Amino acid sequence: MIIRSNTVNLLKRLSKYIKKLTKTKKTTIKDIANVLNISPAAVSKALHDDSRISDKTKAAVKTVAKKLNYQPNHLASALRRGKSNLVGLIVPRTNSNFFSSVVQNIEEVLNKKGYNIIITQSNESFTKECSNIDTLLFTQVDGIIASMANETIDLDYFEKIKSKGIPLILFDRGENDLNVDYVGINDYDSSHMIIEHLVDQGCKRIAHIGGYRHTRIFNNRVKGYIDAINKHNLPLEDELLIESSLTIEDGREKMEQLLALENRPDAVYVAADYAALGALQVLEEHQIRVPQDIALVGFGNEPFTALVSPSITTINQHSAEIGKQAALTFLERVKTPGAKQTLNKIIFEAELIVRDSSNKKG
Amino acid sequence: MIIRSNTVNLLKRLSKYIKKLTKTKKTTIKDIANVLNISPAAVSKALHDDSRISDKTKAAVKTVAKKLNYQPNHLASALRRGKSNLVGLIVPRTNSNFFSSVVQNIEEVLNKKGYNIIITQSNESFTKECSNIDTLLFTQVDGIIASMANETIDLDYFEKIKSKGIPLILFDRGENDLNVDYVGINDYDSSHMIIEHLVDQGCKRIAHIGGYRHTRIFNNRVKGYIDAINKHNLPLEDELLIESSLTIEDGREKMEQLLALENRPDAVYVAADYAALGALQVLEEHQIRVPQDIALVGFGNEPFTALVSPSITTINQHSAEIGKQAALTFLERVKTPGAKQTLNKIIFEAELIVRDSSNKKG
DNA sequence: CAAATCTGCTTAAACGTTTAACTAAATTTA
DNA sequence: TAAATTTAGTTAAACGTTTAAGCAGATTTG
Repeated sequence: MIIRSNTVNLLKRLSKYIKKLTKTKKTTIKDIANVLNISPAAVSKALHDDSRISDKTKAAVKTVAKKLNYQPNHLASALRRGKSNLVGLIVPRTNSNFFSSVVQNIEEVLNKKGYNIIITQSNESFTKECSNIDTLLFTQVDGIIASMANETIDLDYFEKIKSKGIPLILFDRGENDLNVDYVGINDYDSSHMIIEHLVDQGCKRIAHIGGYRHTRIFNNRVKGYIDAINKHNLPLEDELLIESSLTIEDGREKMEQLLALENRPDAVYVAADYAALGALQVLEEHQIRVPQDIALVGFGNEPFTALVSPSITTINQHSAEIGKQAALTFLERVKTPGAKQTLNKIIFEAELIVRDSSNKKG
Repeated sequence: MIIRSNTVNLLKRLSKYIKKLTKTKKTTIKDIANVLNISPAAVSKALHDDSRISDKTKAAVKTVAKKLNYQPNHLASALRRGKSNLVGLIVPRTNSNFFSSVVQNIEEVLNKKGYNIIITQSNESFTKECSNIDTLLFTQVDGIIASMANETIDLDYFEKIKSKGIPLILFDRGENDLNVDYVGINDYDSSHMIIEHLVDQGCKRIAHIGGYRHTRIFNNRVKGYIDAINKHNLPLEDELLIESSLTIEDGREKMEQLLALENRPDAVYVAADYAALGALQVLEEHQIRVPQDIALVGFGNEPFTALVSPSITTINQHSAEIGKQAALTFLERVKTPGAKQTLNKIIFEAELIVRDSSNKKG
């Protein structure tokens, strides 16, 4: 009968509390403690499956927690433990397939480990990037995973992250100078693969519309282009190597520039798909056959590259793997909080996807 | 000389603290208070420009704060004030131009008011959407702005947000049944505009590849289609009205289906741009002239619609305005926390962008 | 069978801010 | 010039958790 009367008592206390709670706000650990006549500390431990709490108490705590619709206060726990379980993300933009896929995979991996992510966009602007960093630090994130804006040259703001002692992981657009983890693809080799392929298709005069060389990945693509051109004893001329911002409009403009040359190229390798699309439009407008007259290769495997006609040959950047690896690298870093960050590169080999825009052999 | 010696003292205390801080972690309000020999409360008030703190003290606090590189602990302040200054976003995906633009504009408006946003993606999955809601509630967001997944029919999880008493604002994909704020465009009218335009181009047999009708916006587009067709005394036939998931593949499939008809349509209105692109591919493959043989209209004004050839006529959804308005609506709601949420629709008129795929008059 | 160990809790402090309530001194008002 | 008000702070509690330290009582060990 003792058990029976205990149960009755519990029910009474419970209903009393439920009434009270409808008037007030949220259930806290204290409420559960009061219902069960134990200390809040015991409740906290029970909820975390601490070994020093009996199974009976654990079970009781959990059922009461459910009954009272208890939701842990994330802020309080984060404050006490000194970590927020939030990871900040900074990407140039989210409406590119590459970045959104990276983000999705980072999210997937981190969610499983109890982390949530805050996504911010820099829109390729240095100023916005800086304010994003401030925002994330202010929000007490446990780490930051970032891909730099095109504009970014000054790295003081990223140093700020490092100096706070929270992990910083860079992907795609990164800087060795920062001495932090980096995840990306081999841009240098990718250029080689592209040139190799174009040579294989019989192209003899290959132009490159590249990105700004102060951004390492674009510089690496340019270096790969130069070395591969030299390797094959093809003409390496200033007029064939163009630096640009790689927007669609820029792709159009630079393509017009190439078409205006006395000695036109028979292939153009554009360092980003959107710019390649702009270039393709211009080629069509000039009724130049692609790939017969001029072959075209892009970079990034944006979905539309498979959809336009002719479909565009491009490089698959393994966004999913990059995202996963960036997340895993972060998880590795938070394991040993005090540790000094060191340069640690993880490089995936890219994959060339040959499509109609460069496939002369059909 | 008193001032002089005070300054000297301050400097001493400051340097002492700076030394200490290099060893320990972050500057807190207490550190600043110690340096200046005032109470932490005074520091807090000074930093918030409380009128009961002298200008002199305010200035002193602010300079010391800067010197010590003070960053307010967002968690502590959020815990104390009972709000996190975080707003949760749930979108089906971020790699569509519409959603990323909405997100960007929400961010812009809210950042100015001191809010940060947490973006989550549902990937059109109901399960993921539910877990996103849990995540956001767990993170103690001050409000949620969401666009529903295609799959979502059961609204219990959204009711959960409401029952927590935090503002919920829906945009684009919403449900009247929830009785919350909604921001979107007039889908019904948009269909009318499209049919009007096609009729104007001389089309007489217009098909519609629509979305799932349980999603209100797609249902509204279908209803608009039906009413407009009737209004113009055009044939309204089952075989011309197709329900689909509106992916590219689905667009291809349904277009094939339409082409297999004995009595083919002379125009197709597809309720999403990606599906319209799939349809366009199929038309090209069948060497059907667009718009001469069959005119095509999409929905959403994705960037590629202007870039493919023929460029695709589509509907501009005013993503920027929708984002801004959603954010402003949230800000309005948090002003009066206890207030019951009510149905409050803000509807923008959409804009038809006529391009080559439907322009027979050239 | 006394000492050591284990079990299952409790106590109390801490995380860094904010804020209601108080106070002492300075200033204004009647 | 005494009373009232203003100024510029201080004090202490609170937000909801977590956790180190402590402590009875039960069990094991030598």
